[in-house]
Amino acid sequence: MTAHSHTDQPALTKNQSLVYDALTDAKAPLSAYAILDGLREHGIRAPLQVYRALDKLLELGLVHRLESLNSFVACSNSECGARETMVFAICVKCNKVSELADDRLEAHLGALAAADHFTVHAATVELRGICGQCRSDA
Amino acid sequence: MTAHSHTDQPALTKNQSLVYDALTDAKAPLSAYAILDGLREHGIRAPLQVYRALDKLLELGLVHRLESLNSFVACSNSECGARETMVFAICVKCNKVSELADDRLEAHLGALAAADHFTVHAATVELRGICGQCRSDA
DNA sequence: ATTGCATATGTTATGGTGTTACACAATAAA
DNA sequence: TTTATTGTGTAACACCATAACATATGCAAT
Repeated sequence: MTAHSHTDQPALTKNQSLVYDALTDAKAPLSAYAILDGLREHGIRAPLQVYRALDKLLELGLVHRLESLNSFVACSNSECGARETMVFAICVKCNKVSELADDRLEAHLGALAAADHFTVHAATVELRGICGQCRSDA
Repeated sequence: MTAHSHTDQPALTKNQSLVYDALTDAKAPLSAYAILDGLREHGIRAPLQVYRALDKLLELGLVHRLESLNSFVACSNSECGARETMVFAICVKCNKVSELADDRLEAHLGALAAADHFTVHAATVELRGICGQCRSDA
């Protein structure tokens, strides 16, 4: 496993910037097609333009994919670059996502897997529940 | 959160049994459409027949969905019914999946979320890596 | 400057995943 | 036996993602 870092980024291309800005402006995860719809007036016309930009942004660690939603979020945790495994807490009420870091979780998962003779390369950890704000409102 | 139990099951209907048997016979996760293709000669003709059976089997806890693969597996861990959070270790080489249980993981994730004032209802934990058998073979 | 290469872009078409809407059948309960 | 619930069948559709091919752009190394 190799921790990436998104310090010292290469400049983003036009399409990459459009997609990245769409995600950073959004208050919740966006699907590729939602991004597409939001960028039509900026000249983005086809899914592939979005998916290619997303591929690059994922590779740079600027964006994460939420498997359980088939959607994408801009990275919001400065510690992300230093860790392998991030946890995404997805509020089922307001759809906001918190990106949580924990030093021990990766070790915990690694040990659990090792007991089954399994070597972990990557982990997907997505929590569904209620965020603090929505709990207060209720 | 409510732990389910799949002891004392209601009898499965024909379509539910067909889908469940397809998954228990498979050595790796199957997509809904792969199940569909495998059951055409048994009279299953449309995606919805598969998805409806899967919905019921998921509700009964007999089957799990792997979000990162858009696929489904038969439950293979007897402790599953007693726990909220299972871990799926997916071998990228042979595609086999181990379903792992760990008492402390749920608490660990709950505490991590609670520090962010988030209340967990459900968790998706999927590991990608190499299983013991494939590691030995290499 | 020109060649060569890697990367990014644009477009069309296609394939994989999942649901909506509607009609009908089987089962179980009152 | 009426009613309610659950399961089934079919068609059409919507959403997610990639393949194939052509073109363009940036950046070396000569």
